[in-house]
Amino acid sequence: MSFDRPGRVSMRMRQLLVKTLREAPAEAELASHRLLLRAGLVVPLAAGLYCFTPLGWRVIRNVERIIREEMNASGALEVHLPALHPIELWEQSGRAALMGQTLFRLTDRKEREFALGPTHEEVISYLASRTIQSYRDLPVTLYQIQTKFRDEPRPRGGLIRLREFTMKDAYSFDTGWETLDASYDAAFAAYRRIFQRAGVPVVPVAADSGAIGGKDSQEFVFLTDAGEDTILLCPGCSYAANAEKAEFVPPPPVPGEPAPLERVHTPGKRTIAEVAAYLGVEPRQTLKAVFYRADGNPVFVAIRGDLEVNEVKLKNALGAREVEPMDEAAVREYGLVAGSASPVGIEDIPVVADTSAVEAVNLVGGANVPDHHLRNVNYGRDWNASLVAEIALARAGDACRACGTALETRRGIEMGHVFKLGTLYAEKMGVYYLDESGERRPCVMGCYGIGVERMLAAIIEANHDSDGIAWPWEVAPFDVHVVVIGAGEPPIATAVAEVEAALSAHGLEALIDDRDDSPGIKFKDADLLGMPARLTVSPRSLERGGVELRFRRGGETAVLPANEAASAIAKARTDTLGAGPS
RNA sequence: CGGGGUGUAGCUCAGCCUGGAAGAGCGCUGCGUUCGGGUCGCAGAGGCCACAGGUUCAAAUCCUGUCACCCCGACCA
Repeated sequence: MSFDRPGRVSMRMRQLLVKTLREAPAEAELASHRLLLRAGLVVPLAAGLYCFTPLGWRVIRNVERIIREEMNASGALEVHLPALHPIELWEQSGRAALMGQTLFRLTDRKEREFALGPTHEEVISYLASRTIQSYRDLPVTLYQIQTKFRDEPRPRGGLIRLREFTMKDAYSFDTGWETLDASYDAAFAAYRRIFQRAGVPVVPVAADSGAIGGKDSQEFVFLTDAGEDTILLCPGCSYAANAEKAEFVPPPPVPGEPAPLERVHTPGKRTIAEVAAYLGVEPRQTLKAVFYRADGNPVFVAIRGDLEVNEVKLKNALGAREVEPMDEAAVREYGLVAGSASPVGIEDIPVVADTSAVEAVNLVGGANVPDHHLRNVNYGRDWNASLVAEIALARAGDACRACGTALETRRGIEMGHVFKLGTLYAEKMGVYYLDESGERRPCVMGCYGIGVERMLAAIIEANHDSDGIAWPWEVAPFDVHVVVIGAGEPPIATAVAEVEAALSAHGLEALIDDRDDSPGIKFKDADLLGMPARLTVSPRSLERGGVELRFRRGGETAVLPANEAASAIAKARTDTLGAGPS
């Protein structure tokens, strides 16, 4: 029936080093992490490093196959770049310092410095600069599936955050922003198909474009409580953004006419909640002071008391590379009165104000004197800021900027990222082309990434039950799990050979459990390992005229002749896949 | 980097408080048994009790330090 999958064969379980565990190691908490270990797909080596077993690697290869097919279908060209990078490339782009300790560094025998690539914008730019010369070469999208190295401060969640991992990274090169939109849209569409085929439900969300600059940036997020990112979703207009990027309207201020400034004694009251309660006002009627360092320089941030600072928005507003909370020693050094600080009278340190603090009237703020606060603090009259910007963190219940509906928050895992880079890298790394008029111009770039191992984790998170994994067809290590009961008896051996031939003829691959174990163990392992279809060959099934067919996701069991069973599996597979690869 | 937790057999864990011969279940090997949802029996193999130092006649156990791993946070192109 389906002969489009050449070279597919069955494998014997006892030769495949499939070692399932009845219990998962105690440290594994996520369902995907536990099942990866229990099913024997991976073996941990060190924090953020995993070995893949033959079974686990087959899934990885399937995910990569889907990615290749869809990237190729979108017109992208596969390349391969070194993982070992001369450090000069990273200094040229300025990211050697930006990446900080995340960058793995090493030195060769001649004392030349290298980095293990955490990503490949620099190297792809190098390749592009040597190959792209004319507008006639554009547009072009290059991609690779390659190992990345990142010295993460905290690897976590099994395959969710690794220190060495595989990424499909793609980079588009265009003559201008208009055609970049087309390249970006093509990558976006390919990503949708990839995640759909792999069985990972994702939502595209607006993301921060970070210090690199650039324009649009979207993440494909798999919504799950196991996620490490916070996503804001609008039930009204389907606006979706991650917490760093999310735009919103904070609760309105309490209206009023400016009243005279008044100093009050607030003994021992330091937090917003304490001060507000003591003075009988709402938190949104207070002014909160937070101290940061931006690229080493002190920054005084003023924001309404009921809101929190979004450090990414603050960083972007300042145009800073790095923003971090000021440590206590520095707070003392600058003479700031933690607990009673306010921008009133602050002169030595630049003040950044959130719009919320500027628009509200008669706020309660610190007096910059211990145990004292000020009533009726008003912007413009009592204090000023060197920069006013929206730097507040969106929270559940805040109003959607677009439609006013209350936003909801969910946790999610970033599965992929598409990003309009612009000309920044092209200029720094020298990726230029000659346009029709012979003028030298920088390429407009986009970049697009998917984490392969993370896909495996997400596939399991999204496709499992209490018995184990339930692989989607396209990524399953095998199509069929053949449970052999009573192996060793000649009629059974004959039947198994018949089943193998029938499956092979239908282009199906099978994992044949030929182990000398009890039926109970085999059925439990079949559920745990999660192949989409299961065939049982036993004396009982032969008596009933064939082999027993059952699908992992439930449904009725049926006893059929081997050939009909194989045919039914092939049909189920095709029906589920629909039109198949695009 | 801050907070919390855990390191004893391949896995899950007991033993530590109160120092005195290293244990159980699962898994693994062999023999037998059983054969449709983690059979049963017998016999085995397997441990530098994370590492280092200290206290003690004696340390898995008490003390100090280090390392590793996990969780929360910070961080995360």
